[in-house]
Amino acid sequence: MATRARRPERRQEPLSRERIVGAAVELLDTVGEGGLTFRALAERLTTGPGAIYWHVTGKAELLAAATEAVMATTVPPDDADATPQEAIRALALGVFDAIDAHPWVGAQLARASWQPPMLGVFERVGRQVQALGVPDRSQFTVASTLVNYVLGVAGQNAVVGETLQPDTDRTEFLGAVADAWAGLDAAAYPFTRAVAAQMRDHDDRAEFLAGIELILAGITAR
Amino acid sequence: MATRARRPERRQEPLSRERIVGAAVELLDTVGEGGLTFRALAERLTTGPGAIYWHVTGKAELLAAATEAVMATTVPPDDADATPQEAIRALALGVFDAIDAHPWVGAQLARASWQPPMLGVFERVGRQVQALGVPDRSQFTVASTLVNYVLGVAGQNAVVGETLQPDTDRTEFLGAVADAWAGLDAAAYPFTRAVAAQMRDHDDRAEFLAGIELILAGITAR
DNA sequence: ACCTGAACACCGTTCAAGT
DNA sequence: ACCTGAACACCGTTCAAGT
Repeated sequence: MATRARRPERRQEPLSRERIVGAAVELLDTVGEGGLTFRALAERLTTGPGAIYWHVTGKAELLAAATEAVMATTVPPDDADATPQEAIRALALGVFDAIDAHPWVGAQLARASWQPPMLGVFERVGRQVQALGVPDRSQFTVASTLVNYVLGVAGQNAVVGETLQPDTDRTEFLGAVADAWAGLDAAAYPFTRAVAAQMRDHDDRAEFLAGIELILAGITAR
Repeated sequence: MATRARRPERRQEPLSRERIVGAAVELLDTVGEGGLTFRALAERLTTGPGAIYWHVTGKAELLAAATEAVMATTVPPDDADATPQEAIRALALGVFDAIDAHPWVGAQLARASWQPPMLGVFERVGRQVQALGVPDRSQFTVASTLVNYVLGVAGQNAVVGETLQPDTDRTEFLGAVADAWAGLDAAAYPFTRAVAAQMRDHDDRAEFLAGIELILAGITAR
């Protein structure tokens, strides 16, 4: 039919920054950071690599935009009724959930810690540190410690995410780590061997939160 | 003279893993992680890129070996007379000094945290955590928190080191960060603006240690 | 056993040329 | 204004060929 030929199920939405970033997130989630390529991305968008550069300055901006998109939908805003401790916990867990769902976000946050998403986290953590009554002179140190801890976990998550096949089971992976640790030389690694068992059934998220709790305890103890 | 021609000031020491790793460290220190290239390395060793592969399996192993070399000479062994707290401080500062002198080490430690150098740090931290009397169930969490904090700082140091021109002055850089922060939107970033001044004359190493101290306080407070 | 260096299969990015 | 895709200047890695 002629009508059909004239309107062929929307051949191609026009390229836009939004569509590019969305496709980048999908690519990053499915094939990892190593799989995000201008050629692969162009193919997915049925265009040439050069077209992408009209909307985005380069790979760095693309990764930054993809990270911002994920962070905006995953990290919750402040709850006015929360205590400072609760607010810090909620914020940290929000970041954790983002990097847990998208390991490549962890690497990017660590890489661009002075850019909007992570700078915003620093700002929000800092305000709660103020609310906690930490003296002015120590506020920077305390906020930095919390953020550095979060960034450390973020980086580790990214490593695991990149190492892991996208389809590998998490408990299977933890089991493999536990086995490797249990097989270490007893004389050189007594501690690591001893905690290997705990590695097997351990909850990343709870473990992460326990670290936040430990730092919060240090703040109160000051 | 004939004697001179026969012994031309040692034309070329034979290639060896040791020489390769040494040249890699030099290259990493002078031109950064982006400058470590098999071609550049081969040129420095006056050979072809293929020759390096006879002694080293690939770039990953090369970076690991370079990191191990630096860590071995910079991180001090345990002092039997030290208290657990002192031992943790000394160890953490040892890692800090390594990444401070060689920012690329920070990135590599974060990337290969389960390999010898960082696994050894985890083991040693863990033993001190045991000595501190932390109950079995919490030892893994506490050691992980300390190590994750160290890795977070390591990653940040690597970012700064990569961003910084090798000849830029550190105080100059800190001043630039402070200026940038002071120029942020007052409504959106009150905290960051407030601490910008502290950024200007701040001691990375002391700041890092203060974070360790904060976590140690949290352990004692438990 | 060890080294050489051309070649392969990729990258990110640019840019003349098109619409 | 926006898109195309060939081309450029790189990578890490391999491998036949040499010594």
